[in-house]
Amino acid sequence: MHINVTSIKKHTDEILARFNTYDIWSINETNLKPHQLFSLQGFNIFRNDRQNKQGGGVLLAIRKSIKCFEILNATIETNEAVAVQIETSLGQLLIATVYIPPAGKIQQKLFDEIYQLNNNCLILGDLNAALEEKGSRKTNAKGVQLKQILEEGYLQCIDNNLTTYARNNYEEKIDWILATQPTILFIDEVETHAPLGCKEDHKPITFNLSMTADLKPKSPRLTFNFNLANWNLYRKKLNEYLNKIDLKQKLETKEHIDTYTIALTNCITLAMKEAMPLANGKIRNNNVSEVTKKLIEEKHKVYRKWRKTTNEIDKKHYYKIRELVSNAIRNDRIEKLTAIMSTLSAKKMQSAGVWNTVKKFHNKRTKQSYSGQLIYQNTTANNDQEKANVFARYFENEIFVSKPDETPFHNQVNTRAASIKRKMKMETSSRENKFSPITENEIKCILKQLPNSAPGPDAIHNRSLKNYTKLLVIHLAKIFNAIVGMGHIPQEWKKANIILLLKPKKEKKVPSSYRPISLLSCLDQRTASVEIESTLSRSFALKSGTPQGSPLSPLLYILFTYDSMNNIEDHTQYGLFADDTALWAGSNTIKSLRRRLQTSANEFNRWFRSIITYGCTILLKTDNSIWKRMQILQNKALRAALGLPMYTSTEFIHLRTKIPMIKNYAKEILNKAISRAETYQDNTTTENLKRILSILQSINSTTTVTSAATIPSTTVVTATSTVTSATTVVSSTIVPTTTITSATTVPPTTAGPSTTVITSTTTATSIATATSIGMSSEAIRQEISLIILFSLMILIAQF
DNA sequence: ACCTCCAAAGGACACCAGCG
DNA sequence: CGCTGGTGTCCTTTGGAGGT
Repeated sequence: MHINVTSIKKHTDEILARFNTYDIWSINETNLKPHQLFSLQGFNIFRNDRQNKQGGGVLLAIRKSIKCFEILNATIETNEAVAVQIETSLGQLLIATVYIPPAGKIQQKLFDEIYQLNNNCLILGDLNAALEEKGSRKTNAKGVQLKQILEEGYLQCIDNNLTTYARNNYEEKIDWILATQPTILFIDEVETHAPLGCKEDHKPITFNLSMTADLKPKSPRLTFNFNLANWNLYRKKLNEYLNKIDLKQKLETKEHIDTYTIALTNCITLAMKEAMPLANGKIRNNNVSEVTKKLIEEKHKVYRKWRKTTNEIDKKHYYKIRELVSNAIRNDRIEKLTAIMSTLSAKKMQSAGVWNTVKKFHNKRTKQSYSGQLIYQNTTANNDQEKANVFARYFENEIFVSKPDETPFHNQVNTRAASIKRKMKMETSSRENKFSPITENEIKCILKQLPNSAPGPDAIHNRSLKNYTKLLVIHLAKIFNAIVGMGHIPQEWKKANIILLLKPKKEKKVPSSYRPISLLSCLDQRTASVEIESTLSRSFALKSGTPQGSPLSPLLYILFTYDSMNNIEDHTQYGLFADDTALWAGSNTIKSLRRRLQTSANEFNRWFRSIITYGCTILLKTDNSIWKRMQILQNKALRAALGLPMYTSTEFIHLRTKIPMIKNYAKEILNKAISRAETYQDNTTTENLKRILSILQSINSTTTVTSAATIPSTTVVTATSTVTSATTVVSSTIVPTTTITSATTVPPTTAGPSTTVITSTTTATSIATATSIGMSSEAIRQEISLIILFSLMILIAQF
């Protein structure tokens, strides 16, 4: 199918509804910007967006089941093109989409290049060329160029007189289907349809290419349609299979455990296969209702009738129904949105469903499959299998490696650990089994709590474990106890599949741009395979890294940060959760409270690095309005913390608290960093930092606080004395932004113990992530406004 | 503790230019 | 003639600061 859409975002729903039966879509004038994400359910997208200008852009959408590979993505002068190669029953075929704007000229070399890449090709595109002898009404300049290309002989065009463009009474054939010799004979049923929406413009062209394309291999993981599962049947079948395993069989060797696990896995898999249908991977188009689909069909019918009769009544009928269709699609969209919104408000905001919905709209992480080349260490991988193996090599060599540990106490620790191990071995051999056996109730309890996450290589989904039977639990208890007793984990459980997520804004060609996510069952001497588009790589050993969701990860983090609280005295309490840290203390007098917190914070500060070192690079690039907002926030928070009234001048606050204005603070930090870089003679860093500084200075300072207000002296004096405790702590440890959000002091007027809490909130993490991902300034701006919003919410909550 | 003023921010809308 | 993005205008809301 080929069409010039003029903004694909507006018409996605209609295209999906009308042309879902077609496997390959060539779309011109997508109007997509490079930073915009676009995905179509069930399709791989290959796009070439127009840079630095409006309009334009081409896109090829190819059904996900078809094996395909992008080999050209080029813009020559104004000509935009994307070419993808597919394997067919008649050998390789290159499919290209080309857009030539009305103002541009056809670049012959683009067509030559396509032909050079593969001399069996199919080119679809809005060439804006009219050539009378091939079915157009007239011939224009680009038509002459097209004629020259056709005269060279290698490309031919579909010769019919169907017009592809209509506006008012003007009709012309300006979209073309070009193909090389054998391929063109396989094209039939060429048809044009009513334009999208209500406008008069390009018509969709559909045709049938009578050859079969090679399909991608099926996913190595079995995917079931759990919605249609018959769980009763599953439990019945599971018990039938499990009964075949002898419960009295003793598990005495490692081999026994391995075979027993495989047998159990097989039972579950077989039962699942019988009790639930496999997910068929069919495209569900939920965006358009059945009524609308009927209307769309009607639109087709009426359109054809009008083209045949060309009478006024049919025309009016067609006009009316096309308006109905676009209204219906719009209403469907609104309905869907309101439905989503109503489920959101009905649910608890902490539930996973809410966040899934948010993610859907946020679509920063939508799957972007990439079918181009992958380059690693001078080798280029072209197909999925090669790519998967390249990733395997990359992860094995660079990511999951264990580097020799050369820290001072490493050897001592090692010998100590070894002696403990020896001792334990002796004890276990003498006293049978130290561990109390795992009971069936414990297993039931764990099984019930399993989340519905993706299965590992054994293809056993947690859903099927949650629907356990008593017999299964007995078997599981037996094998778990055997595992604990023998200290051997079945080989099958050590395998992992790694799927890849492309880090935003990174070069797709380089393996390091991808974040590996392992789908695994266990740990300890694991092996893994990389999965790309259903193709598995060779398996390789994982030597480092902790599994997602494993209790080990937080444990290791705790070990890592354990000493951060070592030097903090007893009077200060602290809480550590994942990457969040909080300190708090209580006291009768403000003075001692201040001292206590200050010393604790200083100790922590020694350990902790200032967030600004993570965040400055992005903060400094934001525009003035963000700085202003941050300044306002800082002022506000300081007032809140100090218990000062609204009319206190900001200058005065900063003067008394000795907290610099946020931007000045940033500059100060930056200058420090520059001087440090200079002492280390790191020229590139120095240059970068200086550039940032100049950007910062170019933003004119608007927060001009002029007159210091006269403030009732008594209040201020008491207030400042208390406040400096919170504020000095804050400024020394964490960036003003974060501290502000959370530093609160109970006003001195309140009798009894007052408490000060400092927390490094999520702001720190968000800023840190923002830098590491390297988002665009636009995204950062949004992110920062979100952070600020969040901080404000905290502030409000504290009031 | 409250009022008032000013400026900035932000939303709704119209309009225009550029692209096709 | 449609779509997009930018600009400008009008209006309301909000924030900051001064004043009583």
